Amino acid sequence: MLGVGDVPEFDVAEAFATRQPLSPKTSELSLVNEVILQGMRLSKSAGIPLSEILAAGYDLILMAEYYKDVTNTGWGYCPEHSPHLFYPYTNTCPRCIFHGEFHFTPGNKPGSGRIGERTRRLLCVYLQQIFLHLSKPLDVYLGSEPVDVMIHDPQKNCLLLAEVKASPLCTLPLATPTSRLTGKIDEEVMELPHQEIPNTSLSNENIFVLLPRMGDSSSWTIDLIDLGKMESDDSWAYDAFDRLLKGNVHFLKWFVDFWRSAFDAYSIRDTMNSVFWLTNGCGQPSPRPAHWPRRAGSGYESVSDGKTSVGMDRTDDIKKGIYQVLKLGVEGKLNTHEFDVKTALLSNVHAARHYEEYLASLQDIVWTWDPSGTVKKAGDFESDKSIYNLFDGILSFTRNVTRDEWIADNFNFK
DNA sequence: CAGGCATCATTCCAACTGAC
DNA sequence: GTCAGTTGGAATGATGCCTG
Repeated sequence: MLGVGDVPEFDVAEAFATRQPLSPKTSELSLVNEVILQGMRLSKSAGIPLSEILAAGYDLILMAEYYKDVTNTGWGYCPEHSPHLFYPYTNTCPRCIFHGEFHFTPGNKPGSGRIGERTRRLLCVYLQQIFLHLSKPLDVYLGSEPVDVMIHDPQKNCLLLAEVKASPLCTLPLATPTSRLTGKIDEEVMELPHQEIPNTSLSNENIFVLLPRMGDSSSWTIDLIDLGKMESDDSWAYDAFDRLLKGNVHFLKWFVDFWRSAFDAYSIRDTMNSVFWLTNGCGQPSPRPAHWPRRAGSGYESVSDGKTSVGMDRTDDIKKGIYQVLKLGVEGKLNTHEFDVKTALLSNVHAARHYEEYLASLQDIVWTWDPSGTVKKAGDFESDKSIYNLFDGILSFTRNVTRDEWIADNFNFK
């Protein structure tokens, strides 16, 4: 007999048996735990919701991860007052946008094949430590297709199958001071304009992270915060942020303040807020300056492509995610007796731009299985027929939608 | 009518899988 | 073990719709 239970592709018990441990590194755990501990303190002292601090903290951890890939190339020379080399993650000089100028400088995102695996694993490492700090008895594991992540409650034997769509809001640029550069233009000695230049002082000079801070006159000022020297060990930035958090009691508050403003700007596309141009998915520069380069094909370069969106906010990803959750539910819930199976979309931040249009109308969908193909109303089933949630949760730090008590209990980061 | 956006199509990269 | 084929994620490219 053919039924959903016979589908050979996906078996929850087998998926759980072949789960992958997170294997976090010492330097990752050290930074993650410092972020969580200080975040919990900051939430109490400053009255900021812990969930928002955790969302910002995720970006900080991803910054340390992305900084593993820093090399001598990819730096942009900025000649303004005190000349610096900047290492940006959106395609514009990260200092000049604060006086309204766009200078095209290619960003340094990780390669396309690397982003997903790194954001997924680090979200899991982070969540695992958060559960420990909040005394939730949950174990987080990596899965393989079709399940991204499994979260197991050994006491209640619940198993959450999650489709993960995670990506950072913003990766702050790095900076090093440099001497003023000159060159000959039309046989005349001139100061050089913005351009890409190899950074030859990486091994012997300190590296700084560019952190915008809101001043008293509600305008941004730029802090260049010392991260020390870049070590050959690729965990150098994890260690540097760990030291920074422990040595500067203000840093986390400064970073969270910046992040919340950037997230607001991202959500409503506030192009007037300068930090908008540091966020992923900020799109075309506006107004576009005369010197802004064209793309190879047609149109112009963007500061950050609109499709490089934040968290689960890319429309294609939302649609893919909905399919995966439906598949996990149908193939995972119907004939699994070993676990109480739950399904969820999981991200660092909710779909700030697209939630209402793409997810709001689906969040309360329930379904069941009708192989007869004739059922018209609930009463056509036997009275104890099980009904399942499409989403037991749509989960993130910035907004949670839950239809399940176990999920609501465990994913409450308020 | 141009610009911004969502969608559809293609390309690239890296990881995985199965045959040998 | 290696190697070819497959797969998934993300970037990039093209197109068409809507709006100011």
